[in-house]
Amino acid sequence: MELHTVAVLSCFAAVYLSPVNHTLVAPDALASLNPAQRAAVEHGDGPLLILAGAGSGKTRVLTTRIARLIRERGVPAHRILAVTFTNKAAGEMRERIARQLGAEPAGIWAGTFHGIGARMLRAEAARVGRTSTFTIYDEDDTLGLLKRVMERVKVSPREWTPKSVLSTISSAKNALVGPAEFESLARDPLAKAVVPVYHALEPALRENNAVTFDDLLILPVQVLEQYPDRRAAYAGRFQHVLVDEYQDTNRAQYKFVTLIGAEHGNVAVVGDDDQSIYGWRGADNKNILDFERDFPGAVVVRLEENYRSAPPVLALANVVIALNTKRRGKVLRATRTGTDKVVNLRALDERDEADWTIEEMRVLRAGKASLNLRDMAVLYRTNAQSRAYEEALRRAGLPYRLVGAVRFYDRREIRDLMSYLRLVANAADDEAFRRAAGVPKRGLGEATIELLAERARQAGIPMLAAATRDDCVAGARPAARSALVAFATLIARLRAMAQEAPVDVLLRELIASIAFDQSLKGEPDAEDRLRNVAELIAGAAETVADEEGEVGLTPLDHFLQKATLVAAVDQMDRDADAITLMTMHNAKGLEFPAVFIGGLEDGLFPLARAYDDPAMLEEERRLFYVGITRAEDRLYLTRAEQRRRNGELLASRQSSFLDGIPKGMLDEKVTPKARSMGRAGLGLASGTGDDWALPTWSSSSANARAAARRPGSPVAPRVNSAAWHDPEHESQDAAELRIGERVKHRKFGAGTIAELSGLGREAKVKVDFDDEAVGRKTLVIALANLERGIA
DNA sequence: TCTTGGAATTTTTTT
DNA sequence: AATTCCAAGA
Repeated sequence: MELHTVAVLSCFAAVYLSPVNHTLVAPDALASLNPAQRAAVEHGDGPLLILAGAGSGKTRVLTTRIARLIRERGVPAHRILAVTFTNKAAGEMRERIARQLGAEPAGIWAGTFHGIGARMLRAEAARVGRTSTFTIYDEDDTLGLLKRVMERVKVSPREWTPKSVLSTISSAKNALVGPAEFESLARDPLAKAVVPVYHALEPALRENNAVTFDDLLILPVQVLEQYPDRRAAYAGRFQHVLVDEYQDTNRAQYKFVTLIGAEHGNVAVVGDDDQSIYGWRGADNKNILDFERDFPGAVVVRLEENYRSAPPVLALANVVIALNTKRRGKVLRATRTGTDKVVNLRALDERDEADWTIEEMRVLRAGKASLNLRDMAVLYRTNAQSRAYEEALRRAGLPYRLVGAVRFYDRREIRDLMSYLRLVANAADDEAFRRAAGVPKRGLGEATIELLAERARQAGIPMLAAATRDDCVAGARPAARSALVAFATLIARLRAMAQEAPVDVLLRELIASIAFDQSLKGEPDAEDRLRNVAELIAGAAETVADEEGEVGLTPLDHFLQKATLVAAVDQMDRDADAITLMTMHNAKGLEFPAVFIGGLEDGLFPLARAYDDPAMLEEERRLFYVGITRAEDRLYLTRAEQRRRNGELLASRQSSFLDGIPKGMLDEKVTPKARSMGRAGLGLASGTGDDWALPTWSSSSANARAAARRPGSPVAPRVNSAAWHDPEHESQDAAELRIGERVKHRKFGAGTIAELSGLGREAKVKVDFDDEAVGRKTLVIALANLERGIA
């Protein structure tokens, strides 16, 4: 190996002289790599595709490669762009590079697509009709603005839910389809209704000096496409582009990478098509499948040696993913030892499932495995599943950390304070104005706010500016007018302060000015909320102005832009000794010695709707694969025979994902409760043949009601879900029976149909039987053998 | 203007 | 079950 600089020499010297220290100072990074990894690290210029199986050491390859680019090949750190999937991953990457180099990689751009997009937009704001202090709207903010826009363009939020409208616009944006093009493509009723909303939403965002999450991806692309000089500047600057989790990039992200990377052609992407789990938000694993076509001459390196999981875990992972058809195909090879069989547990209900899980965790902790709590994680498909585990853990007195569910910044009291800060930083943010003006109650009600909003619109100014203009508040009650002036004065005072003051000082002043703790004290969870406020202040104190050369921004600007982009996993404290609870989506990239995957039930995992579309089912299976491969030594799959969901008790059978698994691969277990009171004990159908006495996953009454209300208006504009759109399908299955029709069942007698749901062999019906002892039952139509034409 | 209680609604995953 | 929405009353 060649050593070019003194700094490098001394770095190695430190290692060789003090081998004890090797966790602090990098060992000879290259020597400890396998041949494939080394090829990826040493690859010179030109496109590079690293197909990295789960646990194959891709993060190490990436960081070593970057460190080597800087050290061996003299690439200045500021000419490197590294895209990671979370902010936390970016931070860890920085640290690891620093460890290998012995110095911070100063000037490197490392972050998520959204973070990097935001950073670029701050510099290019004027080109997209914003200023550098623009606000990033999260989903709630965007939804608020969207509702108002819908009202203005007369698209009824009753006919089309704002959520479905927003998700349609979001999909369009992620596919880089603008309002005009969207209009020309709009076919179905939902899309047609969205057209005017999409057209009006864009100027509305501009007026608020705001962008959505999606805009953070598409506006930079717009800038790069429309301004050749800007494109030349960025493409020229970034000599090397590296992208992690490439299989989860969508159209906009793909375009971004291509625009910046094409100049030098030094694009290195890492990914695993088997771990593509974000198709629902526009990610296209074709990006990884087609990389060699997009970047001719690409070198492909495959990392198939797994350093993470024990053989039984890997064997299961390989068997599961082999059932997918749309894949490049690879088999992970185990390098570790270990013989603990994967456990498959049947529990009675979600509570039983959680109790058993926690009991097993205690054994792992106390027994010869002697695991720490931080070594164990519960993964699940839906956030709602966390509840049973939380309750069980609290009962057991074990500490846990819940990742996701309610983000810290989503808590009401935090959002209230943040709305003030946002308004201080960006006076045009009317959404922030509306929220802040109402907290605490200061005599500003809907009437005043709407009057002000209308006048502000006419005058073409933000609501905050209008609040102090006589012609804009004429007609409002005198009390309301003075409240508006007082409010505006407060914001002005805070703005002056924000130019210099640290954010925690600003926050304290704000809280004192509006007597925020006072107004919280009357509430039920006052203590929790006050603690959260204290935490917000502490967090603000820790946020130092961003390192590199971004001029003209106040500490507040930095704080706000960071806060909005904080992901759930970013907030997870890896050092705390606590059991981790999170979704499998959030678990991507993480690993634990012991992993429990809960809710392996048909309809829950995979979700019932995934059966509509083979592509969706394959994505669910990839998610299962991701979950399995998080485990190092021990893996548990658990399920419940009955589960409460939205207040309804639902019956379920084992996930179809377990169907194809060879006997003997799993260690089958049953909880005592499930054994004594399980399906047999309750006299319920055992899985085949008979109908279900309990409702099942795909037929909850909420689904049925929603479907009845908006027939033919599917919730999401899915291109591939033929079953939803195909009228033949519906007439075949659903039109047979009607609500209100009388039917007869051989066991339950006569009754009236109350609800219909599901399609095909999954179609179900709820019947109110005449016999009051029987009551309402949900039946699978295909199995229930109902007699029609009853009086 | 603000509170309150009943009704409606809940899409699964997230930056 | 839990949250959010909405209409009526204080």
